[in-house]
Amino acid sequence: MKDRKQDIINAALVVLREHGLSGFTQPRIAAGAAVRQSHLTYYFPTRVDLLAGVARAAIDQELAAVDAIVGVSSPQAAAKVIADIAVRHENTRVIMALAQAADQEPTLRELFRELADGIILRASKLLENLNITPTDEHCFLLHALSVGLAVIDLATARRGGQRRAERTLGTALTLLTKGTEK
Amino acid sequence: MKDRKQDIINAALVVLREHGLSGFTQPRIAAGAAVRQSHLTYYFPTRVDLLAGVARAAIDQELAAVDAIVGVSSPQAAAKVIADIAVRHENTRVIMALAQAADQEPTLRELFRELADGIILRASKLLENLNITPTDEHCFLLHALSVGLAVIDLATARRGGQRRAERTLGTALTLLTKGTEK
DNA sequence: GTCTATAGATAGATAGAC
DNA sequence: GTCTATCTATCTATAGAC
Repeated sequence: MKDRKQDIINAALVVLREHGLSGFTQPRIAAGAAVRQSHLTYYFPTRVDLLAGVARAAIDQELAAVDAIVGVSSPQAAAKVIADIAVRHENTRVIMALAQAADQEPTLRELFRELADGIILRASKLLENLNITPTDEHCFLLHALSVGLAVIDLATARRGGQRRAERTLGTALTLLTKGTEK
Repeated sequence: MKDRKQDIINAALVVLREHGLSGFTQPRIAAGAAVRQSHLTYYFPTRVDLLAGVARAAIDQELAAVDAIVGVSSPQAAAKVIADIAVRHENTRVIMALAQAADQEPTLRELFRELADGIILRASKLLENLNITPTDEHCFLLHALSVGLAVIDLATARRGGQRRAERTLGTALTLLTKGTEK
């Protein structure tokens, strides 16, 4: 017994990972889920419904990926783990797709906020592990920096992007450490 | 005497600012430029050609906006100027559109790199003005942080975004200052 | 050289068959 | 309740008129 709805969502997630929001079309998703396009509209009456369903799944998946930072206790290790996530272009495409969707559809904005809050929470835990005072600014800084690194790496696709991101994150975490101890 | 080509590029820029890459369609652009859709294909045979033309103009425009940081000499003032740019959603949509286009069309990647390099150059000048050693990491950090702040603000659309971005940038610039003087 | 009518492809949504 | 044939809208590209 198959769960069609889940099949569709999984296929839609793959599409977001590979093609971003502009490639998020019913025909492509239907092909991936091995159902007919018109079949999608039974489970998800409109495109936005489908987008909301897949956003829910994408957020859970992204937060699970970010959970890799739990238990990290040195700035160097943290920089490496975050950089690894940031240069994974499939992740970045999903994030950008969610951001655009939130921008276009006010309905979906709450979902993106949930993602952002989840990341801030995890950033807070990480900073605690590193003995850095996890103020709002520090957490937000780390989040924004990671997002920016991911977007720039996706677009420039330069060699050594992973190392560059890692070094930049290392610099930031070192500065945060120094700034805290005084 | 009108310069049709320029009219079209201007209209296309407006579309990118308001709708992003997914809204970048020939009919919409043609309407904005007050010409027929099929007319566009005379000046720009394919969609990618048009995208390349408008990317060129968008980059010049974005770099001109970033030039607002020239002459700024205090961290607080710099934080404010950068935050002002970051929360201007029209700018962010253009940046994201260029990033996506670069991701999808290898042809356009070089254009995005040019934008990134231009921003890094300006970041370097800013840091010099602030008496912060403008290392590669510092410049890249500032760039990535700004991009991340912009994307997050676009997607969450939370109140007080401007102040939050400003505070975060202020924190970062303060840390950079402290980290440099030792 | 400049512009347009029209074709060809692909998207999303509906009404209705099983 | 599950699935499909089909319709309408919209997008890009071409061939050809002026």
